[in-house]
Amino acid sequence: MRTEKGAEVSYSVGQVAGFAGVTVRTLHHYDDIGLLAPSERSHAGHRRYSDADLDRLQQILFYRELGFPLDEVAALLDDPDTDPRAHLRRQHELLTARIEKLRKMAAAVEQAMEARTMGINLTPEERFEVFGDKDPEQYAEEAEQRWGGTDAYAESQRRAASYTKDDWKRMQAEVADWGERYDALMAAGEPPAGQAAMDMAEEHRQHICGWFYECSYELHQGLAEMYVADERFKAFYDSMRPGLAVHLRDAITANAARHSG
Amino acid sequence: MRTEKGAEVSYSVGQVAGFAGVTVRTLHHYDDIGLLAPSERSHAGHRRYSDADLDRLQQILFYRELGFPLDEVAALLDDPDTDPRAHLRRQHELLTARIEKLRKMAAAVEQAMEARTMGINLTPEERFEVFGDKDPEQYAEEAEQRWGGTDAYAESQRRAASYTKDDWKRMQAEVADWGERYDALMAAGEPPAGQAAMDMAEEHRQHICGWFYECSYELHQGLAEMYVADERFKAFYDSMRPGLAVHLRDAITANAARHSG
DNA sequence: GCTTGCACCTCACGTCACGTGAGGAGCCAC
DNA sequence: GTGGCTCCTCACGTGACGTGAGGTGCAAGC
Repeated sequence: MRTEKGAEVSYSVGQVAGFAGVTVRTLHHYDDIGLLAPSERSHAGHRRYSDADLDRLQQILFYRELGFPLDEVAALLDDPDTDPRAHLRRQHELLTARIEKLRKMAAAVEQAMEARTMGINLTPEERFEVFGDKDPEQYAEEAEQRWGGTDAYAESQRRAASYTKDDWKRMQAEVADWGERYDALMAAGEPPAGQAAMDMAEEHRQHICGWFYECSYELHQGLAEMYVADERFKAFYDSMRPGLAVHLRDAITANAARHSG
Repeated sequence: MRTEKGAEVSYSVGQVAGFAGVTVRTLHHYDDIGLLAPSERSHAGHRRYSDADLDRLQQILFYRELGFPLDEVAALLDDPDTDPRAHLRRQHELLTARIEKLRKMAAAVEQAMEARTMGINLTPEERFEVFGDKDPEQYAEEAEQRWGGTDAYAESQRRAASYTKDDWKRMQAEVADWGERYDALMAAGEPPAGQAAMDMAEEHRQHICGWFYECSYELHQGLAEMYVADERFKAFYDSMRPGLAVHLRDAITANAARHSG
């Protein structure tokens, strides 16, 4: 019968801090507040973390990353009615929820860029939609009440943002040039799924890649939908030529399809 | 010539706090430290936030969400060499990076669950891989140096975690039952892409859904790859019957394909 | 005309999760 | 035996606000 000596492994603060990506001070702190007390101390009073302690630390770090205050983390982990699997389950749910929130924030950044490009000024509610934990029902009503006559108010928000820079002009010129060529394309009766229209859609995508963020075909399609769904974006494109927004949406869809196929 | 009266809209602290999802105190604080000084004050000394102020606030909140300290946020936003588009661009990059990190954390949670199910104890480095900002090169070397003889050490870590609960037993029984039936299936010479094997793969997925987290077909495939790539997971399945891990992986792939098609 | 209520104001201290030394102990290597 | 490393325990500092305390401006109701 061999003794399982390796089973009694334990780690010093420095070691734990090392691979857990936290400072020694943090571990001291967790010890102080009773959140993570090492299950043993060495002869010299040094903290020794067991494998189970590491397990708990991992749970702590997950909850911390998810924004829980430490006392709540302690309450959660010390709840005898909750087994470890339940924690992992909950953490998984919270993580996916948080990912979803960040994806929405990324979308908000994309929208903000598009708005800037087209000189559209978003309303405050739109700007911060992704932040505050507003319930959307009292939303419109509140806006009406607070500033009475949302129409006039909203209209005033539509004015161009005035970020006049050097290359900003160049970009605007590019957009205008592209718009003229798209206008001509439609005048020539080119269909959205045709070669010429798809090339213009691709150029549109490249324009975003170059000036803004990395724009995948998938993301590009999302934007295309917004161009027809949101009145203001639609108005921007239709001002180049009536019906351009819808035509462009279809061209973008076709262009995406040809590149994914 | 109409006067654009609507253009001079401005908002009180309460309004701004309302749709930005922050407290009034936070806005006071940002004013105190000079991060966001409202561009105007009312006759009574009340803060009045202009549209441009809201713009800046949005930037602040994005950077804050991304973990920047406020003084750095101020430095970034007050840098005259950086135009607004550059900020949005950077924010978009940081957001996608952060999403990626959270996706990895979710994967770590999944791995932790699988490990628990199979009685595998992960090594500390694996546990915290997703946290610390370790560079992976000095990784193995360091582990060797620190505990000398990683083999014996790692072996000691392989023992079963002892979370013996009530329904834990039931779950283990389910796994064992499933294992026996899969063994029989292979003994009967069923191919991975066959109906029977795919049904077992689907049952495997349902098992995860039931006991753990919502497991999509896509996610299930990711797990399947891990089962053959990681020696310990592979060993777990192959202990039911040699070659089972690979067979299962193929069955899971086939099952995913039939549901996505 | 007066008070009540609401949203705003300015101090100013409290809190949470650590950061950052200060001063000292154990231990291995040269 | 003397650096040098990691560990220890106070204990005060800090960043990003929270939380009253006490006072002002103003529209509505009595």
